[in-house]
Amino acid sequence: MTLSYSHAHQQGSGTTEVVAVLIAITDHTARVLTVDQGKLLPNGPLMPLHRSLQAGVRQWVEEQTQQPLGYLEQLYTFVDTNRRNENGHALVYVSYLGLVQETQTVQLQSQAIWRDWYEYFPWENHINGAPDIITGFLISALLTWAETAVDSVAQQRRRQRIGLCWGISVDIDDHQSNVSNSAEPSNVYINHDKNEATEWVAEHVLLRYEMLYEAGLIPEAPTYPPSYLADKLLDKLPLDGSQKIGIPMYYDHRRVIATAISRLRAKIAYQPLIFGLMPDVFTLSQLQQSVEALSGVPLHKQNFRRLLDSQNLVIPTGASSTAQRGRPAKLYRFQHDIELQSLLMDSKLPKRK
Amino acid sequence: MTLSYSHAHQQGSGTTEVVAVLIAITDHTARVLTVDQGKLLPNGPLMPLHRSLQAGVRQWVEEQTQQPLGYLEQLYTFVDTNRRNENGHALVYVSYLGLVQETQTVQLQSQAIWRDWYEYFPWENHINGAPDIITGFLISALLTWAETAVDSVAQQRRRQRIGLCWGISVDIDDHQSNVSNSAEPSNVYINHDKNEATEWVAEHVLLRYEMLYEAGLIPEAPTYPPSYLADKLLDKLPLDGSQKIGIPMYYDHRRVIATAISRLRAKIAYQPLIFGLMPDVFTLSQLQQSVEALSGVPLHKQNFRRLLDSQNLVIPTGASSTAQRGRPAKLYRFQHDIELQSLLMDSKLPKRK
DNA sequence: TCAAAAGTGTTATCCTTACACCCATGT
DNA sequence: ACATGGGTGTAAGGATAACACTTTTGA
Repeated sequence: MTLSYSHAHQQGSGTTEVVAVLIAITDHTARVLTVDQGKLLPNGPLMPLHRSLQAGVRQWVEEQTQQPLGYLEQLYTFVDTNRRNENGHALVYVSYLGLVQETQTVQLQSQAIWRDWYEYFPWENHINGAPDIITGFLISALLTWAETAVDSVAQQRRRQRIGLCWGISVDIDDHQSNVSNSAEPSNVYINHDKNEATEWVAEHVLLRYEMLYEAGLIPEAPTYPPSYLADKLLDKLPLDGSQKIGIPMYYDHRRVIATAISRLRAKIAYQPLIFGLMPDVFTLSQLQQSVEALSGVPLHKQNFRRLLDSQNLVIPTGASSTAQRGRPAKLYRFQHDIELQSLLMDSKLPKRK
Repeated sequence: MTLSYSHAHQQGSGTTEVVAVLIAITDHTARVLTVDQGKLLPNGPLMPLHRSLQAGVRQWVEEQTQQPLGYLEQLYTFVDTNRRNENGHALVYVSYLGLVQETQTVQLQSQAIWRDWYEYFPWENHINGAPDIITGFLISALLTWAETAVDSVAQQRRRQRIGLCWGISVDIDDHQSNVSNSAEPSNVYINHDKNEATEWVAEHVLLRYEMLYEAGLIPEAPTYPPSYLADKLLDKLPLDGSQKIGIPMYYDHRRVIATAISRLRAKIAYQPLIFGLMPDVFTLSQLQQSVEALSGVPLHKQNFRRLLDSQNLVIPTGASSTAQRGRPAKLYRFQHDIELQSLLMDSKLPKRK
């Protein structure tokens, strides 16, 4: 079913496809909607009946997943020279970011499932501090890659890039020509302190992904089955996120998700997009947990609240939540009049718990 | 020549086109490269030989304008349902923003010319204060448009949007049901003070353009000649910027420029893109004038300089410029090592002269 | 000598960050 | 009573905006 939709365009006709990254937050976890066992994003060809790209995305998502969707924003357009039509034209695919309200996630058909996005990017989850994957594996692998550059200048550049992308304060200058102990983690640590020169920047998801790709650490499957090689690549890897480098996907769909996360993390800092993911009423803690799920870093409770009410983003409903443990929290609703002001919004994210 | 390139794709083959917005600053003026008398942007079909979208842009720009170009960044992808191939597929066009160094602008062939971008958007130039076009014409026209909304709630929403988009502090609440004197400018004034709730935000170029379009104030030509209507629309308007609503273009190319200016104005505030437009050596005043040419607002000299050297963006060459009038200025060069750091750059723009 | 443009130093103000503390409910 | 999570006030630090002022050249 899903597959026949996804690839109908390859038998002739157009060369343009739309791909959707749908995001929802359930159980305090950011999730992305996938089809085909989590190996593909919902997608489909742009057809003559579609009056716009948005219309195309909405139609295919509805058809493949039955999921109603609200906010939709264009991300980026890619070409895939490995997929061409009968005239030799490479496939162009336009990616979209879509937000789904928690209460509107529905029972999905067939192979469509919501997956924790950190299963694809385990190194991006810093909610409980920097994950071991980074200091224990990725950084040393990347430093080894840096050594393979043509000359010492290029090597030093790569080390700088690593430091900036991953917010690490390792004495990378000391590595300069110690080719011997390159795999040694030495004293690597991720820096979450805003005052330091190199700090972990949550929205650099795409930069980090592309560096891993460039370093050959992402074994992506370039073609879709039937392709013996692609199957072999994907099937030998467990699809449960236990893999260090995360779950692989067909084509460049994982890069598309990285693009979406980057955009989303960058935007929530100054636009109230978060409310597109929340239920109608919520507590301030729920709101904070949702923002944390997206940004991947813990936020400062008091400052988070101050920033909220200094901007009239939410209004109290008067009701309170029934407490599971501890004091019941007041319930709030998004101030929809503000939607116009999505312009000058400035819901800056405070730092560190 | 140019025309045959631009529209070769309409006689069959692909349905994807690339469009370039090339920017350069000459004579302290931001300019955009156009073809066909300023009525089109350089463009061309994506072809099987192109290995990427970027490659396609570079090839067509070189072919149509002979202009070498440096920095190139994808902007947005549009569909034009008015232009379809023989299979009925709508044309998809991917737009790119390109930056050209002042010293690298070359003699252009045939119909390619560099045009002051404010000829297309006269309301965006606030270097010498808010232009009369806005207070004298646009705002009253927009307020009249607001009156045409279906109910009073929708009318009020439109007035709010106008206020936010254009940074005006008019007593728009007072207009509530005074349909009689809607064309009266009353006490409209543009707010450039950062402390006020509604202020002129330079990077909202696209929002303002789309509002004018929605209000029917942009008489765009949807089709390319041979089309009697399109010719009539464009030819009766002078192409010298004396027109209140600026120079019109074929298709949606003016919207593409608006997208480019929005992106550029937003980015120079925190990324050192400006150096992609400067000659190799320059004075700090030249640099400031260039940033002002892009952002369209005057900047505070002292703070501009402090922000620069607090960030090691430029290094003095030791030489000085030969003064035309007044004291000679020191010459600087861009610190290229920083290019890596385009990540965490924070070359914030200070305000008002 | 004056105008014009370059360049410097210092202060007031706001915003962010961080710390310390109190409140309400279930067990 | 106490653990748990909800909620508030206030002080320290840093960055921005604004002001006043000095320097160097050409006419």
